[in-house]
Amino acid sequence: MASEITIEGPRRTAHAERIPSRLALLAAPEAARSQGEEAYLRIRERIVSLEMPPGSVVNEARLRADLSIGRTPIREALQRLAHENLVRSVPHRGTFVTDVNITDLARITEVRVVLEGCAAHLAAERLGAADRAAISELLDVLQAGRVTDQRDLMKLDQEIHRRIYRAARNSLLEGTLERYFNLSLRLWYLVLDHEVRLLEAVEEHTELLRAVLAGDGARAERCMSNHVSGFELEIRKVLVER
Amino acid sequence: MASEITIEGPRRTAHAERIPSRLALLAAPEAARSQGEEAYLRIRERIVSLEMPPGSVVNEARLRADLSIGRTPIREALQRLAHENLVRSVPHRGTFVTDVNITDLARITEVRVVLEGCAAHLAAERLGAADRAAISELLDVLQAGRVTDQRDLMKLDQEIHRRIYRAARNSLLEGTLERYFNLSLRLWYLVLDHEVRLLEAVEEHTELLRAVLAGDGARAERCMSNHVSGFELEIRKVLVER
DNA sequence: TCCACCGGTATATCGCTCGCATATCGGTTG
DNA sequence: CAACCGATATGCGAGCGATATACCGGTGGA
Repeated sequence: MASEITIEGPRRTAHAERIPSRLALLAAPEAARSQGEEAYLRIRERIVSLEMPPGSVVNEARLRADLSIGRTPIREALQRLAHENLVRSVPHRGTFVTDVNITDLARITEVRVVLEGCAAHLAAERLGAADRAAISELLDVLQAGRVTDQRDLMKLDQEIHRRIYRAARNSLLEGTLERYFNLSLRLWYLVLDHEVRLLEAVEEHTELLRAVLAGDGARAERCMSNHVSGFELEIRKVLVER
Repeated sequence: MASEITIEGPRRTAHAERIPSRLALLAAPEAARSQGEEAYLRIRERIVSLEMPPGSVVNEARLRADLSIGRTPIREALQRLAHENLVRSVPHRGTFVTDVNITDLARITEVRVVLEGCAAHLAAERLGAADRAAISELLDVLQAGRVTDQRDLMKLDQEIHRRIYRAARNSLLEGTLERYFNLSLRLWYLVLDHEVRLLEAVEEHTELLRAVLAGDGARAERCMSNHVSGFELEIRKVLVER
């Protein structure tokens, strides 16, 4: 019945090699991004870094001028951001950067606690040579104790988390976590310059990476869950006292 | 510094009442969907139900004719589906319905096992009156034993899962699970008419719903995780023997 | 006289349609 | 066998009509 539609996918003869193209795409430096992708990444960066503060209106015309990008890619990016809960679009009213509050923080954390834990568990069990090397390197940086600035620590935290996502070897999980991570990252920016738990975070990271390198899935999972929970507590502390 | 951008959000005077509008939006029957939403839902339905089989090309012009919808909404829908891993778009080559294989099944299940479990746990702990009533009703239907057809069971399974997502009262989690559920649902369609585990599923559902109604989060979580794992095993069994 | 309500107009934004430029593939030809 | 060329599908941009909100002047009542 629907057989007529059953046309072949891209290059059936090399069907087993379709995935590498995706990896190549991911590995592509930064050049071959479409304007839509470009707009998405740049606007996301602005929102996460609070350059576009929560609750503010998103002026499409202004973005178009700022980024020198046409209307279609901008709209495309905004729709994507809406699906990721970074903006909210009200028909014929405007598009707004989503607000942040304690409730959202809790909702985000609820999911991250289990999902990041899951990723850490998988990463520990599936750790490949390349990921092992990268994580060892990150561990060295941590133990060197050079990272004291909060912004640097944030960068490092990003690298650690994203590395673990990849090491878990589950692209769906990776994508999902990436989305939640950006939501969390914005919260971190929000409480930046509030002198919160630097040492604890470093220690948690160290223990986490060691567990992953040791292949101890259960311990890695616990570490990660604790790390995320602790993160929430710190953010919450700053958030409520304001 | 960025204060210039800090324009007010929509109707700051009624800032506390922004959420209800979202609920109203969700509660809106089916009428006020934009064409983009319409296209998304209809194409998704076609893909999940295998009317557009895995690996087939997605002909934009044909969809436009079939659905009597313009090009922009179709593109919009396809981009959204691409982000949800139901189609894959290759620049200047075409758009294809994503293939399914054992690996994907495993990746999907990995996430669902923890996430669905998490949702069940939260649902059990946060069960409100309305959700309690709805779930009791679902339990009655299950225990009546009238549902024997596999397609009916599938419908019922959908209702149960979606109800639990909502009962968990975490919109982010709900959205994420909805995406994964559609991926799983397509796999179920794939092995339909293969006479697989009807009774077990019903029993699992019954136990799950009882746990949720009893407010036993831990048990609900275990039930759900087992349910999802069992689901994978059954699908896998059929998938490998072909 | 002043205030509250109300209807009409103005504006801004959005969703959608349409057309052009571009890049890739497959077949054909020298 | 290599290179060219048409076919195809996408990326992007501009414009049109629709719609919801905001503004404003008028009117009725206290």
